Amino acid sequence: MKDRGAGSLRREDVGARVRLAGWVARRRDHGGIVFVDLRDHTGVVQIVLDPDAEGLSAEVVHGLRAEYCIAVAGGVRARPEGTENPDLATGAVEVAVDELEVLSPADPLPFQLDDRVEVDEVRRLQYRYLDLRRPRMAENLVARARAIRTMRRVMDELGFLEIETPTLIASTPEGARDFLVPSRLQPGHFYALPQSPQLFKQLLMIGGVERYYQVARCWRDEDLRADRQFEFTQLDFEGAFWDQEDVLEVLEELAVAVTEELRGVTPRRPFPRLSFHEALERYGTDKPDLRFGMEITDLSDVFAGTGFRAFAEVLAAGGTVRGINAGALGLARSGLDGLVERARALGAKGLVWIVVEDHGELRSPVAKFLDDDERAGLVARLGAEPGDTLLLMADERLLVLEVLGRLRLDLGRPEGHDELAYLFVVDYPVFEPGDDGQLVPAHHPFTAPVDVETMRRNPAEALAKAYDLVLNGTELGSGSVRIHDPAVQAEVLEILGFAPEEAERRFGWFLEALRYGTPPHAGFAVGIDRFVSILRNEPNIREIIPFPKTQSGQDPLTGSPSRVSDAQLAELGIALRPEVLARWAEEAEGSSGE
RNA sequence: GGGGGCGUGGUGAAGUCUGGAGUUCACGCCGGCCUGUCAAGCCGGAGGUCGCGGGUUCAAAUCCCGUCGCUCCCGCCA
Repeated sequence: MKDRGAGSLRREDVGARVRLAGWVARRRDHGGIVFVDLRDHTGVVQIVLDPDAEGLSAEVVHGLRAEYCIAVAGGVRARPEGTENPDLATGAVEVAVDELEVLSPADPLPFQLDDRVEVDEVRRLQYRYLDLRRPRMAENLVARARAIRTMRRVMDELGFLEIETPTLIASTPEGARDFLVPSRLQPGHFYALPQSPQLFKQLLMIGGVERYYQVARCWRDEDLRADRQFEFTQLDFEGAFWDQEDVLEVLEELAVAVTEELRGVTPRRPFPRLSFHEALERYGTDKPDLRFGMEITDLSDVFAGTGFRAFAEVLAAGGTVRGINAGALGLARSGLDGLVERARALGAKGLVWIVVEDHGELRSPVAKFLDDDERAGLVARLGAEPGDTLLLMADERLLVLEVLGRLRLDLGRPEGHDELAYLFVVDYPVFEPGDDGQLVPAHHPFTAPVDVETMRRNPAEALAKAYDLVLNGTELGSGSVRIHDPAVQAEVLEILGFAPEEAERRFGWFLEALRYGTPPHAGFAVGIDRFVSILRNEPNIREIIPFPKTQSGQDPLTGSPSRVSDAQLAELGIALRPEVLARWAEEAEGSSGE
């Protein structure tokens, strides 16, 4: 039906006879002559239709409409002098059509297929198959495929074996909420969709694979965000006889290769590294955006003897005073007070703003409480220049860091992702503070601690052999060195709070597997959707996923999730709970009433 | 579960704060004219339950209450 791609035609093709097929991207009907931009997956070329020409029907030619699917044949010719289009790769030529067949007409479209206007996303998802014809989505699909192809090439060159692991697995209560799949053959029993192939890739290490990778679909039934979908894709890999450095080495190679492929630039190696502790101290987060400074500065000593009661009380109680120099914000009073509101919404009791005036005076609601040493100290420590806005907060250390870290992002984060700042965050703690102040595990229970004894005796200080890859303030993925010693694994499970019987019941099979000569191993998983979305400068991962869900977890195109028949439920041994049926009845009532 | 933003012909926006006739702009659609355009041009036309429900008012796109949908964020995501 076609022998060339529309976007492939060049000056060298002049004189050739070609058969093309694609879609009517645009038509310019002059009455006596009709130009059509014919689009296929290779690009666009202008075709010229003369309604009076032999072999063409004037009715058909004038009847062409946007997105008609057509096939044409004709001669490639150079465009007349002065009518070349330098904005088009094929702009030097055009195709003089002498055969035209409408393969499939198109109704008027629900929205226009160019990137000029931002169409409502529900509409786009409802007609995703049309949305995919738009340049933005078409290019994103290509970019995603190229990224994955590049990853496969790198992994293959490094000697990794691509292996698939099951997607119907046993549910485990830790971590994210599982998606459950009812079993028909074992009524009342359920599979879970994997949140990651974690235990299976460790079993592959025990199985002697040594180097495994997989482009793995993962599922997590948690609330959706710009960078989170129910199902997402990871480049998952694991290596035997490995430690952390081997993993980071592979990650750098992968990240550089994919960046070169999609961006045409080569990131500098080695990637910078920050310990978890340092990242938190300087940026208030474990995934700092290093494209800008605005670091958090400790000012506790500056205010050690302060007469400003709000600060003095916090310091006396063992808290801290820290600040950021947000630079020349130029905010009016209402904007500055808005920052205080924002800080309160993030959990702060208060926030102090200070604007440095032209001659160095400090304008602030609390200026009158600060003595000369304190003024000079904070100006010097924050490197404040006239025009700068300084934001200070006093409270318990972690809260101060988190709130200032959020404000730092609000005020300093660049809009797009033109610049790329890769970062490894290493030396994660084993535990993190939970809701009620007690320690909860920060990682899955197969993560190797740096030292089991410290983990037992001083859990708050214990470090794990865990690490993250961060790009522009987004966590691209995380990994760890795994426990390969069954005795250590049993001990870690115990310290993490699993009673021996429970550990045996849940992980006994895995503990046994570790006993048959398990190589030391380590691995990682890269979130492909997030990675590509950043490289493509997209604001969310839905732009990288051909058929994503809305934030409420629905697909406006196919209508999923949907109800199923009683027969289907019966076969699975499932009955819906009364409150669900009551709710349905209520909805039916509401929709049928006038 | 909570907080913010958005919802106006097919599409995108303005109008909403400060109530006064469905008003405006661009694109698209339909018809006509037009042989060198490329976001073709010119002329004409059609197209609306201002998300939905209730309230206030002489009068509601506009104010109030509720609700639905989308989105961003918090919680959640070991």
